[in-house]
Amino acid sequence: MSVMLGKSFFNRSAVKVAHDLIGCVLVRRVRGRTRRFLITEVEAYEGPKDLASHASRGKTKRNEIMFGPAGYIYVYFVYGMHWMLNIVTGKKDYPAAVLIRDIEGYSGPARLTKALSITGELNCKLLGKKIGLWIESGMSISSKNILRTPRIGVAYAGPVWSKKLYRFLLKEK
DNA sequence: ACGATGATGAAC
DNA sequence: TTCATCATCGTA
Repeated sequence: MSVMLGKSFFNRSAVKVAHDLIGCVLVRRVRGRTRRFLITEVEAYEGPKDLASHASRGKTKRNEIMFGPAGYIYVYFVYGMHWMLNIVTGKKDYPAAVLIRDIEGYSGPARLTKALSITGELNCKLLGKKIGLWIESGMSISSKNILRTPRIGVAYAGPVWSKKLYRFLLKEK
């Protein structure tokens, strides 16, 4: 029984949402075709103090959606070629989001967005059927089958924030 | 190990 | 207006 996840799910700390997203299903509908993917890896970007987060230096044009209400999409462009998919979490004015890093069958946040035709057009949109991108509950995963590690590619965030165990991934069998 | 490739934000 | 940097990936 899958249920579309709504605001109540995402309106919590990014760390909790990230943990709970493991095992959920990312759904993409384009040109009349619906595909479903198991979410296997995510990262939390938690609050204004998180030096790894785009929001750590205050609100800008790019990151302002992170300060918005939960359930909105933050898509941004990096390295001159890659799109990254994030879901905004927590209450309005508290900047936080979860980066979807991997889904079953793919590897890496940029390959994921490429495979699902996710680009900047979806930035600042609300998750849902209207835009053809939403998330459904999946199998419940026990915490002991979820691995926690530091986040990837955030060495610039300093000794404290680069080491936070904000990356969650489904343990291999 | 490194280059691709362009937006972003901070400095000047 | 310039410049270093970047929540990455493919090739070597």
